[in-house]
Amino acid sequence: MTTVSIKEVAELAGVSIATVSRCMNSPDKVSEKTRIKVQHAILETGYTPNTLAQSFRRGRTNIVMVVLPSIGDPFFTLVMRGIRNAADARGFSIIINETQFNTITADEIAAMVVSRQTDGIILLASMSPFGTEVLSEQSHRTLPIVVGCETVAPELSKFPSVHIDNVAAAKEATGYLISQGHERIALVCGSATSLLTKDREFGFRAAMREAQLKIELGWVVNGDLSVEGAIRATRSLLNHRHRPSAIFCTTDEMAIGCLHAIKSAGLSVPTDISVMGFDDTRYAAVMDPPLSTISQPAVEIGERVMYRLCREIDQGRGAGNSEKKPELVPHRLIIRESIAPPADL
Amino acid sequence: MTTVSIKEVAELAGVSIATVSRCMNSPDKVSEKTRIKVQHAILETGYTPNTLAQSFRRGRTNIVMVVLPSIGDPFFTLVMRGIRNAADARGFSIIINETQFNTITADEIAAMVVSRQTDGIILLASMSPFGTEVLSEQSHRTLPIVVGCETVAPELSKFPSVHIDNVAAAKEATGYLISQGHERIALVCGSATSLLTKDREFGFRAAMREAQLKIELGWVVNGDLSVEGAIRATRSLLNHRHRPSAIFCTTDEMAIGCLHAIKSAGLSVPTDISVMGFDDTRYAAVMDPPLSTISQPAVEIGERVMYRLCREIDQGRGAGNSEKKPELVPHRLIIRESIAPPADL
DNA sequence: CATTTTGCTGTAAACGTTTACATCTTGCCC
DNA sequence: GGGCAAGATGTAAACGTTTACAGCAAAATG
Repeated sequence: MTTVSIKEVAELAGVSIATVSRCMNSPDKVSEKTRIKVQHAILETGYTPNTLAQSFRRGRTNIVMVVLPSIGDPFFTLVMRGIRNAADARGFSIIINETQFNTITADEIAAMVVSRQTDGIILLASMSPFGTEVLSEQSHRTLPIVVGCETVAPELSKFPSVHIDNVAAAKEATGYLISQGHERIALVCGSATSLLTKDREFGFRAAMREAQLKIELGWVVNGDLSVEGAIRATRSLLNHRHRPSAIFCTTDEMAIGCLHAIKSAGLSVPTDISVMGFDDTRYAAVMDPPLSTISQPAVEIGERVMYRLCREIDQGRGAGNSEKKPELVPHRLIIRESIAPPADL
Repeated sequence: MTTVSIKEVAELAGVSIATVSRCMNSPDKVSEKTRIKVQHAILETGYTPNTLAQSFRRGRTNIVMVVLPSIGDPFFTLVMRGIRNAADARGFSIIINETQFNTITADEIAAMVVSRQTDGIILLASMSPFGTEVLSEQSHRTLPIVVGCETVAPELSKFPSVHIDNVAAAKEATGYLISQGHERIALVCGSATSLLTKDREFGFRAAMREAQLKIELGWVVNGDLSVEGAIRATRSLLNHRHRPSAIFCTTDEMAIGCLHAIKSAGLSVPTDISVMGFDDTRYAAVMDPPLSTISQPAVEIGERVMYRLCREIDQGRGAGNSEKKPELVPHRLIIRESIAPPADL
């Protein structure tokens, strides 16, 4: 049963292949009569257009690539859900490219751009700023790119982006800890090269500075975004000669590791140490104790990023005239039981 | 800067396009001299082959589709990692299709098959047996399909598969609970239409039967595979007039919800109720208490499934002569602190 | 040296679409 | 009825590769 092409439909219907093609793509350009004739022929032959040929001819694959650190992180899972929602609605498929916490290089992106397998790229992972620079020159002319979750310095980047105000959110989270009476607050965050990490760290430091609280050396621990990394980071904090009374983890995933490390050291949360997370993933509320955190509209971010990318794609590759201002979405502080005033108060 | 095609390379190198093509695909068929000439021309022009045209011409996209219930489940994340490892090694990209816990229909698969965007399909999600039947006739002739994680009745299915012995594993897990003295054991499992769920339920029932233990009505709770579903299921068990002394959850994801529901009802694990998980995801060990579970070689399953699919693809679409016997991989019972002898012992 | 073999290269067809352009039909207007 | 517009359809080129086949030169063989 060899695959049936447009030609056979044309023959059966007694028309030219052009007419068949028109029936599918612009039915208004073909007469009622022949249209139903062709319709029947299509049904009879069981014809379906060869997507490969279409992609080739149209120069469009209807595939977009999403680059992210880890699909395992429940937060990104949610963003992906949003992306997928929007993609489905627009008939796009998605290829996922996991960086496994490495910052992605311009070369790697360029390689994706060059292999024309995709119509556009969504960047949820950090690129080195240098990378961004190079890319914006080379590639954005040829392939639409939209950044999500990450803050991108607007003057640096020529890419549209969708994200929360990470600096403000981190400041708010830290501020809440301070408002509960904490003065010795540590930060467990991701790789120092990540812009997202930098922003949240910046917000943390700003809040501490404004409250005139000191950040001891070793209280800011850069790890990766994994549970295990957070366990190691927390252990080092517990052994610190100035043990913090609260730990702010810049992702819930890390907060899970943090909780575990504290509890398995025989301490209790929040009695001995308070823990703040970030992202409000589906595990946050079922942790023991339930995790205070910053909620991001993850699904919405995904949807908006994808729709934004669709706009870029539709208006022609790298038209460059689109609005590059970041789309900001709101975050929300969620108070649960993982935070209490410090014991020494 | 319009994209450069093979033609321009040919002109610059002073050869025909056929020669350029041969340089890239079968360099041994072209003389040393012209090869370096062409190499230079390629570098100079910055030529990269148009993947779309290649796919079209070769009838090969080097894309495979993975169908799974949920990328959010940490177990599938691991399987995906394995799949991706193997795919990267073989130059394949991956399109993910999430079913959101619904069983997938034959029609949906057929649609994927028909749109020739992919070279093959990996099924990690349950299909209705009927679907499998239909598919094997229609589609497997045209597009390679490999099943992972799921047990497939070998006489029913014409697809190769890679998975653990789910019946034996569930039996073993239940057996361990029994060996600890438990006699009132409940099961929290996924949708009743899922083969995987059925197998594990079957193993559970077999172990109970062999130990001559009674399964009260309402002790087997079918939900979805989500945390929330497990919370609801567990609550119903806690309110059961014969409250079980142990709960076996057929995935860790559900065990997380189960733990939460028990603890937030004011009971303690394992003192009041023991909990057994399944999958040994990265959260299992950091739960409170750490979760006893069945470990599957998830990454390996992914890799083997993908390699299997590569074999199918390479030997020509649906050659049909390939070995269809399921590849069994070993599982392992992991004992942690979530299980203790029942209080009434 | 004639013949065959070998190795390399070019020619051109093919893959299945889409689409600009040409052609043809029909009906309409003056 | 001649001319023309509008609408429907067909013709053929184009997209960028791969590859069967032909051709040709050089090397090997007798």
